[in-house]
Amino acid sequence: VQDDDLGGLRATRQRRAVLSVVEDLGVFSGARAVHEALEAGGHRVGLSTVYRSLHALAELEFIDSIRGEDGETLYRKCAGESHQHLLCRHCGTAEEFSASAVKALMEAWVSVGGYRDVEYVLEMYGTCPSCAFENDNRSC
Amino acid sequence: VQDDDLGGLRATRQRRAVLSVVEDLGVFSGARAVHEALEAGGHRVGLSTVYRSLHALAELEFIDSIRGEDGETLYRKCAGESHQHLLCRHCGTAEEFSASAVKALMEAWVSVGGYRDVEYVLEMYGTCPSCAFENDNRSC
DNA sequence: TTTGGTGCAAAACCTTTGCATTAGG
DNA sequence: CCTAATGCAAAGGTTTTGCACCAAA
Repeated sequence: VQDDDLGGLRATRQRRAVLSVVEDLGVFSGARAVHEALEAGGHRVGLSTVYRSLHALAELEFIDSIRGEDGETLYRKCAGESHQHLLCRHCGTAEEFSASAVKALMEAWVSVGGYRDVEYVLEMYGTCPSCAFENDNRSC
Repeated sequence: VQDDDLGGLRATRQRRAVLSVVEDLGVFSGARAVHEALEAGGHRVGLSTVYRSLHALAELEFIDSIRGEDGETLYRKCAGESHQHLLCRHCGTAEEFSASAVKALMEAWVSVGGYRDVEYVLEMYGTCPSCAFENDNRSC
């Protein structure tokens, strides 16, 4: 991707590298993982800059962020408006899916309760088929 | 509440105080907030004990835990099996609701994708009616 | 040139852990 | 008694921040 418009942010070498790496990684990744991937790719970017870039990019919705179970913030390039993911506990694969039913349900409930400005996050954790297969054949 | 059966855990003074405070607080609260509430109530409990108690109580599902947006782990006494909350951004009020539709949707999607052992968390953030009213009448 | 961005190291934060002491059952 | 539980302090990990320097526009 060669999207140079970062919505007001300066298109620095570091920021472009961070965005590129997040896009390439595909799976939800923490700042540390992104930093290591950058070094592995030959890019030299400070860890603080990685944090700042990820934060800024998420703020502008160039990437999507969720909280991992251990409290780490994870980022991923994400097409979507709403946040609905099915994540594999083992390999980190994240599949997106559309769940208009959830949206409808939410809106219905919200209107009954009188809530406003509602956003929602639906996260589902499971074991994907390939990981399930591996776990059946191995001890761990 | 005077539920002394902590499912295998010793009913220590500290643990009972932690559980009691979490029940009294009502809203999702972090370990630090619980600790402060304990001190305010005259109970002397170490911060580590608060963390350990909350963790243990959540493990045994005496209380429910979620991750706050800032990474803090929040706890609350919770009736429910599944994790579906509508939280007010302003006052922290959390309403529970049943969403069998979400469950059905999840199970349907899971069976199609072949995922196993799926758990899910549906969190919705909004502004509750009373807070919305206050915000309409005040500047902040 | 101007101002936002960067890098480094230190600090802030929440949370966990080692270890001697205490107290529940 | 026996062992889990506690408290303290120190360490762990992630994220933020102060400040001098650098580079995009």
